[in-house]
Formats: sequence, C-alpha cells, structure tokens
Amino acid sequence: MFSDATIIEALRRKGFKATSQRIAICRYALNSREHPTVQRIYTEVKKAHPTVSLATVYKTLKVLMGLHLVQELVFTETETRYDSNMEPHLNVVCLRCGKVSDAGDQIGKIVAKAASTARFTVTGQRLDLYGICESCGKKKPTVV
Amino acid sequence: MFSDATIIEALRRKGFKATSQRIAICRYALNSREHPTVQRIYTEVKKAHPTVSLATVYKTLKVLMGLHLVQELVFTETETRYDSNMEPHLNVVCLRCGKVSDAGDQIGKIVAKAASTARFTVTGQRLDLYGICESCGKKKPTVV
DNA sequence: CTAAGTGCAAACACTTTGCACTTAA
DNA sequence: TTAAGTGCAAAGTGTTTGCACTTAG
Repeated sequence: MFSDATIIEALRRKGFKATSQRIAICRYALNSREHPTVQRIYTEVKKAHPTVSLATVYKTLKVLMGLHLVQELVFTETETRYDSNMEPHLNVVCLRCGKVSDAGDQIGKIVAKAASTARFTVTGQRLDLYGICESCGKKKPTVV
Repeated sequence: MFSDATIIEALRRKGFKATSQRIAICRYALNSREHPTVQRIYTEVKKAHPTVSLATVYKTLKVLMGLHLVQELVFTETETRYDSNMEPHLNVVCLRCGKVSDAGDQIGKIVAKAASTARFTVTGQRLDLYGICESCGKKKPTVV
C-alpha cells in the first residue's frame, strides 16, 4: 500500500514534480491489485480530475516504469496492463474473461538460478500463464 | 526441426491450404531459434518469394498461433517476436541488444503446480526475464 | 520566477481489413 | 471448379509527440 506521502516523496527524490494528476495516477496504479489498463486508470482518475488527458496517464506510467515501480504487460489481443507487483510471481491470465491474477511467488529461486546459469543480470521479469480460469471453465465448456 | 512435409501435413489436416508462401513462412518461423520478428520473417521469406506481402506474413502467423505452433512475445519498446518453443521455458531478454534466448526448462513442474493450485487450465505461457546479457554487461558498464 | 508538467490534436508505428486477382485441391 | 489465400493500399488502434498554457518548488 502506497500512501500519498510515499508517492510524493518518491517522485521528488528522483526530481519529478508531484502534481495532483500524477499523484492520483500513481495512487491508483500502485495500489490496484487488478493489473489495470491505461483506460481503466484514465477513467478512475477522471473522477477526481475531469480534465486529465490520456497523454498524461501514459507519461506518468512511463515515469513509474523508470522508477521500477510498475511493469508493463503488453498483449496483442487485449490492452496493455500495468502490474505494481515487482516481485517474481506468475500472472495467471484468463483468455476468456481477461482477468489477471497473481500466483506462485515461490518462483524467485528458479529465476535466480536460471539467471546465474545464463550469466544474466535480471532487472525485471514477466511470467504469464495463459488459459481458462475456474469460473470461466464452469460457465461455458466450449472451445479454448 | 519441422520438415516441409510436416508443415504441409499440419496445415492440411486443419483445413488450410499449403501455399508456397505459407510453407516458406512456416519453415522459417518454426525452425528459427532466434525468436524472429515479423520484419525478420518477411525479409527472409522475400528472398525466395519477392512478391510476398507483410499482410500474408501476419495472416500466416495468426494461423500458426491458432494451431498452437508459435507464441507471440509482444513488447512495447521493440517489435513483437514469435517463439516456436511451446514447452514451458524462460525467455532471457537482453534490454541492450534485444537478443532473446531460452533458459530454465525445468520450470514445467512449478508452472503445473501453480496452475493446479489456482484451479486454472493452462494453454500457454510466457516466462520472460529482462536484463543485461553477459556480453552487453562487459561492453558498456553504464546505466540500466 | 522558471523549469517541468499538462492537455489538446496531430503524428506514428504496427497491425488488420477490404477487395480483385490467383491458386491449391 | 471454387473456396481459400495473396498482395496491395487503405483503414484501424493504441501510443507518442509538439507546443502553448499552467503550475510546483
């Protein structure tokens, strides 16, 4: 959980101004556990800042990526999502309802081992499982 | 290694026509170990089929995805790449030179365990590690 | 006060689509 | 023979950029 104070402090320390739009965007992107899309963040932030633009949301997310506070999950079929869980973990992505949840956080050791074998310095990771979640599997026993 | 005969057979079994362009695209996409981009495949196929279009490459890659023979690796910063290794494995992605290599194929068990815990039916996965590869790390000990 | 950030609209890059022509089966 | 596929160019889509205005520090 990131408080506004923490957000402001983190931005300022890196030389970024803590504007009210930025704080609102960060607050939502960093505290949401649902891997929100840009549109979702935009819609949410618009409630308190009706004039905010999509461009500002995009720019702020780039700032957060630079600060290594969020990670992008780009998909072809669906919109890009943003994940503020920076620990090694598996994203479980349902191809039917689009929901993204977290799982398997004991994966850190395997990642570390593979990286050292490959003599590779890891700065980030994206570990996705695609398939059908339990509730979708029940609902419609059809294709994929 | 996919022979032309195997490719033709796989296409026909699913009701797709085995055109010469398609065979060439499949041959390259399925046998290349370098996780090629669309442009790369296009350039390569153009050598034997100078009139081939980008649209055909895109369409054929969608067919291959439908057949679960390749997987898309979408990135923001760089072009989408295609991976014909469908077994659970880690993609080691260098952020400096863009090279993508494979590692850690003992990851299958962890994936299976996490999926069963989440009661999730896995149909595909994307397990990427981002960072700096050994040779890039030596070359330029700077940012990132 | 002034460098950084905002918000609009225009520009981009990659991908998809519509359609007449071609071709595998 | 004919449904499926090709290749072009045009249309989309999500994202980025240029620039005058605004604002945090």
